Amino acid sequence: MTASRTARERVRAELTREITDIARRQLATEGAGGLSLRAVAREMGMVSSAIYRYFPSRDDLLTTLIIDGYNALGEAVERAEAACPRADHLGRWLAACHAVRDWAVSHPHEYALLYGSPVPGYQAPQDTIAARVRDVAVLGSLVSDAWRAGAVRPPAGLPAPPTALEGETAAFRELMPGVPDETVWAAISGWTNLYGWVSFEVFGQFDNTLGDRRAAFDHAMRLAAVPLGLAE
Amino acid sequence: MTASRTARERVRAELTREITDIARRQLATEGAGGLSLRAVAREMGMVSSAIYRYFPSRDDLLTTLIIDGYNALGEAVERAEAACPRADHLGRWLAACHAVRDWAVSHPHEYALLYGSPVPGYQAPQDTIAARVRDVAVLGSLVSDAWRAGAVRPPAGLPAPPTALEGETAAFRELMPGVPDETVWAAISGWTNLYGWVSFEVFGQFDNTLGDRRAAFDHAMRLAAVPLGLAE
DNA sequence: AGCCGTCAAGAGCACTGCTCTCGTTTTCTC
DNA sequence: GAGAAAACGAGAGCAGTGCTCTTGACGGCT
Repeated sequence: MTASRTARERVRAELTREITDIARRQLATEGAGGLSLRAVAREMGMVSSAIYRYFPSRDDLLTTLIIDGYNALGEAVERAEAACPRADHLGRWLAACHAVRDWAVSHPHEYALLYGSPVPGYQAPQDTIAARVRDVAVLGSLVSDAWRAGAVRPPAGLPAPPTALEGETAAFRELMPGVPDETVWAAISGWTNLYGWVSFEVFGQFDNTLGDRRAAFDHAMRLAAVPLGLAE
Repeated sequence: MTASRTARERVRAELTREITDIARRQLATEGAGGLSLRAVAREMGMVSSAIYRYFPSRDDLLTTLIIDGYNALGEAVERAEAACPRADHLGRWLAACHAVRDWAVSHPHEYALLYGSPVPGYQAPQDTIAARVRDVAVLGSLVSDAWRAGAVRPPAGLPAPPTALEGETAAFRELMPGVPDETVWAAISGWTNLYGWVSFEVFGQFDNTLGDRRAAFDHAMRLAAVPLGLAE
């Protein structure tokens, strides 16, 4: 029964996939703003209006590219972190960090779509939020594991979170259950440090100033793990 | 002599300024990609081609907006930091951080222009690099002062920079002369942490997760000062 | 066999950055 | 002060964009 019906759906799914593939390639060469439906259609030998049978608007195409990007990044981070010994929490942290950086460096425009300035006029729909937490969820679980294993030993003299921040960690603690506030804040700080570094590198802030970025990043992420107290 | 010659130049300077003002306002409402020369011309009661007498291309207009942005941000940071007692290095660090954040939050689109994903097809000319270091120069001099005052006391157990990074700090040390490598790296880490946090907040990564962002930011920047060893 | 939904095609709208030309006005030079 | 030169605003026009609407053909269903 579905054989005949699938005939149509199969070619539709195939064309949809071809559109996103071409769009992703176009994204890689032209950047987010240079993504043109007409150019995609031209490359497919279609007329531009036909694209709208598959994606009702340019923003919808962008949305699926964004979701795909979050999933690709999240998967890369998950895989890299999963390959580490469970007890080596610092190693897991570094592996996750390097996975983020490696993916971002090799997919700069897609990374810009996820973590750069929001595309003007584009509002990310709710569909994206499920995929967007995959990478940070990895970080959260590794911190949570480290805490449970007693491997979180922050240095002395670390400032304590002020009382004004009481209860502010609720949204983040879901990703690292059982972890006390000061460690949650340290994890957030490490998180922003990681993406701040990667964004600087991808967006060209280190041009002409840093040579061996990989080594510098590695050291920076080891420093970022210090307030977190991730001893090896 | 210049009275007559200035007649034209004065109206030219005035119109140029009016164009950038309108463009900046348009930037604030529409975002970088929505900046339209025709819309600016329309708002000025000019015909679109007349704008090209003042800015040879859209990118040139963007460039002056970027330079103005760097200068505005740099000035805000300079002023905030200069208002602190010279010996209070942690206070100077926090003041500079808050100045960056305050400016970014109140000028989100301009901040996106400076520290977000690069505008597709736009290549920042050399003119911008002079203005772009003003903010980070403040951070550098503050760290340099702290070092000279003996106020840099990093916690024990801080990882030392690997030998692979020997000499990589040259470009940064110009901003903080006399500072040893490990402190330079800690400063870079604080720098990326600062802008990572601000970018996350401005670009909406904290939406629905953080309430009191100012307090959270303050605590994050205190944490970021720990590997740097900025005791008060 | 007939029907209805899906599809590609094409024309068209409003918009963009940018170029070129054409008079006009202002400035500089002799 | 008269004439040359430069600067200027207006307008038309080109190529491109996202998106809408209509038209006609094809395929799967009852």
